[in-house]
Amino acid sequence: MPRPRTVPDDDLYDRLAEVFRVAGFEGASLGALADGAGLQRASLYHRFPEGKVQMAEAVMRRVRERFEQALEPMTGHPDVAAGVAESAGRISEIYADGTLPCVLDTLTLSGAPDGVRAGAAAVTGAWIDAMATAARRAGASPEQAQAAAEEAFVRIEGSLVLARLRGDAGAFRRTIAALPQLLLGAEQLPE
Amino acid sequence: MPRPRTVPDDDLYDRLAEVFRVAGFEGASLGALADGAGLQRASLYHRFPEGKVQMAEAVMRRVRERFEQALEPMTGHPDVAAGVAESAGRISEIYADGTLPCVLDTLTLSGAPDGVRAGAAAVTGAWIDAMATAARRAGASPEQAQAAAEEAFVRIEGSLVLARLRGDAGAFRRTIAALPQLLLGAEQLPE
DNA sequence: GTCTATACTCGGATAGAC
DNA sequence: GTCTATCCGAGTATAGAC
Repeated sequence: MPRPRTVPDDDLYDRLAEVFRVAGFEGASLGALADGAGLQRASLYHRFPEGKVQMAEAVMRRVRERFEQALEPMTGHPDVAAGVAESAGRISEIYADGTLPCVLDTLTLSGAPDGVRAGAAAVTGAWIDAMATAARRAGASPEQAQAAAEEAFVRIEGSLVLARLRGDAGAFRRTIAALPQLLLGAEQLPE
Repeated sequence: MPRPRTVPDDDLYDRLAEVFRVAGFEGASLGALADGAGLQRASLYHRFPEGKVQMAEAVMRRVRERFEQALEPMTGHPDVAAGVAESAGRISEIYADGTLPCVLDTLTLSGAPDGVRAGAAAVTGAWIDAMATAARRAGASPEQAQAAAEEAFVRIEGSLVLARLRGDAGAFRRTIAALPQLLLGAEQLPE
């Protein structure tokens, strides 16, 4: 029977994600990752024998999991509007109300291993698909729903960049607040 | 009389920007910067005695200059619509039609010196101001113009992230194509 | 499973020849 | 102004004790 880990896997992945998301792959040093995890560097290598690449891949899998949890109400809640509102709130939490950069953006810059890039692309696809599903449930055509979902993704990512550049998360908060209107009013958009 | 430089300053800054924008500040190694510039590392230190920080600051000043040139038609062209269309094309060129990340995004991650962050904030402000000016010239109220300009910025930055994640610049191209409608039709948007 | 100690590589920066 | 050669610290990774 294995000895209990002092830091559970999911917590560890979340802590590492905090470092990767603000620093990118190459910018995240082992020292910074160890500090963030609350472990020594050598202890990280025990958990991730393949080193930083494996850490980033684990982080990306955990990110996908967190998004799946955040997006579940959007596709599963019986009341679509309530589900979208609930998911919008959970997405806002992931980004600490707009004060943290998106790991999909920052962890895919130069130096990122292919596996991490592929993982980020998969999260992006799953996220957009979930938003498109919500738009469809609200009555949009497949094309309208896909367009609205992509626009929502674009606005969230863009407003996070603006928030960081300005040191003011207002743009992000407005985007989150507008999410229900954007997805649920999709059938009113021109194709 | 100083000996002519083999690489003119502006060209050098542009080449360094190519490296910084895909790698971020910490991710851009001196070796990569030297390769991109076509110089040895020591030669870079002759141009930039204060090292990488000074390089990034020079790059940011050059970026501002390039945006000012790109945005000039938007504020200065007698025909606003023609000016916005021309500027949209020049912006698209800066991003190589959506295939290159935004240096404002990537060069402001963790590790970026304060001077670089301030420079990026200044470029952001100037860019949004120019777009707001165009919207005002087309008849929008100050509030409508500001909102439309911020939305345009958000969509450009967000679509660049999506383009990179997908390996498909379609979203960016659509955003650029929609820029005139977004800015010139601003008076039709709700506040 | 985590730690201290250590080997080794790479990145940032400088000296001095041409 | 650019180059080769070099120093030094930081970063990645491993060995082995507890």
